[in-house]
Amino acid sequence: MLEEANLTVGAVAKRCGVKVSTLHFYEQKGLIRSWRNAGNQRRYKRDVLRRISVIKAAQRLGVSLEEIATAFANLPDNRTPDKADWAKLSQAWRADLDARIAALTQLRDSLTGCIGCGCLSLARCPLYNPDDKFGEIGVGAVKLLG
Amino acid sequence: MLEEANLTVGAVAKRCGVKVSTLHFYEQKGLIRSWRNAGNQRRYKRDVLRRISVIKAAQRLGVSLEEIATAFANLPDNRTPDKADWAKLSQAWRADLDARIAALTQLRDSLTGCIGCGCLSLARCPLYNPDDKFGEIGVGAVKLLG
DNA sequence: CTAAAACCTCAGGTTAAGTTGAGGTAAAGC
DNA sequence: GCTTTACCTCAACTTAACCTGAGGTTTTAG
Repeated sequence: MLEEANLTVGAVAKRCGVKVSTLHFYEQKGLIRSWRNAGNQRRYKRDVLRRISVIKAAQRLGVSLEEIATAFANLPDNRTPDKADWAKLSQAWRADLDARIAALTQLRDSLTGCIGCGCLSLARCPLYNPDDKFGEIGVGAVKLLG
Repeated sequence: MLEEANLTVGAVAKRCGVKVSTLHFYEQKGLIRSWRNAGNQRRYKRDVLRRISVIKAAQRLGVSLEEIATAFANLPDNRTPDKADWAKLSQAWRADLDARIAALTQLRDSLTGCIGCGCLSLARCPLYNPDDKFGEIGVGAVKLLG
């Protein structure tokens, strides 16, 4: 607990497989935190590693950094987050992830049918859908933890 | 067939629910084509509507415009694409879409377990995974149509 | 025939999520 | 003690997928 209780940017970057500039960037966005040593260099608590892995996992789920920041805002400020804290976070994402998978599946199921068959007609086709009710549940547009 | 055989940008934009600037942009990217009337204004064949709806559908699947352009390159140049042409296209996307859904599902299934339980340890956890073999099948990074 | 609506081009702006580089300081290895 | 890494800040650049506005022309409606 003594020897690696605080990490340098370089160490964190290496262990997480991200660039130092990414850590600067995340810090600027309020996603991670650090303190400075005597020479003004960043030092991190080990729990930054978990934060970063959660960020990366969430990004793979299609969650934006802004939404991640919002979710992180519910983590305790004064103590290191524990299992229950993280569990709450992942449960919130899981629900929306379920919705996203459902939407993608539905889209997949109409894909070959609609594009392939020629049904893309103005009113009926779920893919064509010019008024774009579908757009709201699109892959890129999904709001998580909204 | 005479009265609406060629459409103006405004008409296409309205019918597809996109802005005129988007059509300019798509044309510039080679995704759609037009010819000009005497006064240098764009005119479109009706099959542009299908192209645009396919673009929008593909985008909802997470396909980038560049990949869509690549796929469109296989459409016939001299004639209006028919059902078989579109079917080929949608089949290619469907396969990758299946893969994407599978990846998302797998991620979902480890989400609550991994983030919540505290297992995010350096080597074992599929979410943590610092060397990021997972990254290659991530939501944003998925390569479609090779 | 005229005025409004629609179109044209081209340059520059926007957002997300970072990356790159310049110019300078701190820490570590030998 | 010196030299090589590692770090610092800040500004500017990058990519994707558009959007906005300026300045000017064409079409259309009355």
